[in-house]
Amino acid sequence: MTVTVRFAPSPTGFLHIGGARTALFNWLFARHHSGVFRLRIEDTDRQRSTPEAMAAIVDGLDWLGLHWDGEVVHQFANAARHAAVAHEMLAAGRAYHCYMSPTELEAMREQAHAEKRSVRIDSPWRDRDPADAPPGVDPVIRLKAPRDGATVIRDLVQGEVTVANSELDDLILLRADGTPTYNLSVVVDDHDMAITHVIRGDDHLRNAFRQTQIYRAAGWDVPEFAHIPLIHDAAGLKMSKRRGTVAVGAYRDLGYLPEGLRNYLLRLGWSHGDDEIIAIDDAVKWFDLAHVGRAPSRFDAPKLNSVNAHYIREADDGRLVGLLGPLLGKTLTPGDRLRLLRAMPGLKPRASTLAELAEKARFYIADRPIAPNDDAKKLLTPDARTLLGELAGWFGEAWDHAALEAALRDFAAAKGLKLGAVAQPLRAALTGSTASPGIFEVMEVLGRDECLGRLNDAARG
RNA sequence: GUCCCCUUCGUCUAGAGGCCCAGGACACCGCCCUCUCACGGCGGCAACACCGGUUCGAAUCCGGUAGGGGACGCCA
Repeated sequence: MTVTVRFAPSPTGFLHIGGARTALFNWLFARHHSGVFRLRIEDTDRQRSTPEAMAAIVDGLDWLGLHWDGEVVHQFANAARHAAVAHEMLAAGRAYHCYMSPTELEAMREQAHAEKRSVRIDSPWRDRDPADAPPGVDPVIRLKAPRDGATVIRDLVQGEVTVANSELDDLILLRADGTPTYNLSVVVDDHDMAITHVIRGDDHLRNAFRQTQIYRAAGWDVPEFAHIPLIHDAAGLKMSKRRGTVAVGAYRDLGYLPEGLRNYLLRLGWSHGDDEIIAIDDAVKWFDLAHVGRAPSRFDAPKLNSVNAHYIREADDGRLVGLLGPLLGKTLTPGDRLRLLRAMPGLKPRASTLAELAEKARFYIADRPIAPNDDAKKLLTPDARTLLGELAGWFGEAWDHAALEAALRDFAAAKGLKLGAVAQPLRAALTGSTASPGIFEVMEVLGRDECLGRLNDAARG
């Protein structure tokens, strides 16, 4: 049987970082087994589902390079089919109409709480004659779940998990308005889509038990389950948009590379020995559920930065320049692009995000006179400015690294100064900062005219 | 509260009874390289939650305790 998995987000927000990892694991699992990875949008909540959220999910997956197979399934479109399954169960005596009122339900929940038991709805309609039905009440359809024994799940990540059936109540399959509930829809769609492995966050573990009961009532095979632990935030709680950044789109905007985020997410909860930097092809080759940990892991921004920094260093210079455009807030001229391209090898190892890369690149394409930062201003003392004025006249026509270094060393020697004592003011004048790529490289990229111009600007103060 | 799950350096993790007085990565701290800042190299700090048991031998198996998390909707 072809391994078939799915990613099934509800389009009620943006693509969540946890959802992205779930999608990644599903995608890797499918690719590893030469299987099928499908996307299903769980849009049965008509109130909360929005086209914007739907687009954000598609964009996020696309950006991460997690492409799905076949058409996107919109769950709501299958509502009639879901309802039909519920009615079949009703006809087969595996489900029943329940006429309980909201007040009755509330009372039952409160009672359970007061008796310190888990909340379990015991509907009197399970075995009652439907002829007793109160007039004018639209009933829901409940599953006639087993009362005795236990339901066992052999989870590919969590191991064997058992829950007593007395803890599981008769869940609602069809609402009073005739629409299917989540658990029913998921089971029917997973069955119809021939899903073989359900890989999802372990906040769904409990649903797996209820879904297992639905599968059995429908007479269908139960797929394999793999519940992966959630990603926690710095506070040790399930990541939420109330605390911290969770939208994948936000990480893109912050300047993370898709391969950086992907690699980081992969290592969060899964491992392959001591490997840290894992190319996507190797990830596909190596991925397995056996090495997914069972404990939740904490999202650590510094580590993400470090992984991302690695991928920035590896990235193609031209691609990086293209990515920088929007972050620089300036329309790049062909000259700007060329300069940035030449500067990129020296810039790359100094940034862990594209935003940082843009900050460090800015001086290269700044218009004269450039604005020095506070530290640079401190270096540009009257003495230093005089020195820089002299230096401007010292350089010859040759403008390559070797010639520039020779000239500067000669100049320093002539002045009885150490190289650093000249290089730092020079750096301040040329870059407006006290930290930059190597000064000769900066000069080469900037070119003779621009350098001399900036030097004279600084000399004048 | 009830049910379920989890517990190795600050964080991510390796580890499937002897290879582990526990290895790697990030972060942090030194040193080297050096025109600054990075990159890189070298070194350092730092963990098997606790208590019992099984075993010749336990981070690895079992039990308990403590702590943490998740789920408890006619939401998904």
